[in-house]
Amino acid sequence: MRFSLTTWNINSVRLRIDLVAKFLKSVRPDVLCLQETKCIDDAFPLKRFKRLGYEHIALNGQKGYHGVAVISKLPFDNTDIRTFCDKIDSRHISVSFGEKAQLAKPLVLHNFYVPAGGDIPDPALNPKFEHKLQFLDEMKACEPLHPRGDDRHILVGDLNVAPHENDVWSHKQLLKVVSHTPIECEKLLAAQAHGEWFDVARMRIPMSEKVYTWWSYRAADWTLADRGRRLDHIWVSRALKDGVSDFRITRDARGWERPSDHVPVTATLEV
DNA sequence: ATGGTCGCCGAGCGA
Repeated sequence: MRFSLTTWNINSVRLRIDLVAKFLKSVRPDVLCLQETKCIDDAFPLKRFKRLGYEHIALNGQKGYHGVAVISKLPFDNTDIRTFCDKIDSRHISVSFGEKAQLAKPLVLHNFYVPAGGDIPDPALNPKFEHKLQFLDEMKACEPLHPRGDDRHILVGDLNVAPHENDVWSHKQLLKVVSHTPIECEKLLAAQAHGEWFDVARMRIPMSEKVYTWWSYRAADWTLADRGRRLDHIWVSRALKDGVSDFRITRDARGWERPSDHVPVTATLEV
């Protein structure tokens, strides 16, 4: 079965529900994973998604901050929520598709919102950066995030790290900027390698090519300097990697009215 | 140029 999914840090799902609807009407992924929904579950715009044909929704929201959601045309068999760093932050939700979605073999999907980490790239001075590093270590150690054998697992989200040189507009100028410091890049890549995950973007786009999914709000004209970073990721397990048929970044979405600072990232694969 | 802009809510924090 051909399966498509999108990850998008929406930076308030209620404020940008019309943009989400516009995206879903045009791209129609089977599953949409959102981060930074910024609302409690009771305030989530369920009906709008259901009208758009996305009837299966798994939520892990909290008031004002963070929040992740999986919005799907296909029914789930199970959903799960994990916590990290002994905090109750809503930064993870996973769903599994199986019999209800008429899949012969299960498909597990993890949706993450990794802590941004504040401004100062020193864990001794900045507790938010310390939290980010610990979160990445816990992701690496987390047993359910280690697909084995022919497990069909996908991990997506705003991982808040641009791990490779061409995942940022200037490797040199961002070496001391949180999101591209060596320590967090190493930790993210260690989690990726330890789980035997494959980075779909870099399977499809050469390492020599610049790739971004986020542009700061603080630039006068985001297109002019094009100072982006690749913070949003789609990883797949070994069993899925050869079935990937498409990968796209909806860069245009950064120029929509009242946009998120992140754009949708979509992969299509055989499952 | 060491700022700048967002969204949460209703001041200041987090990104």
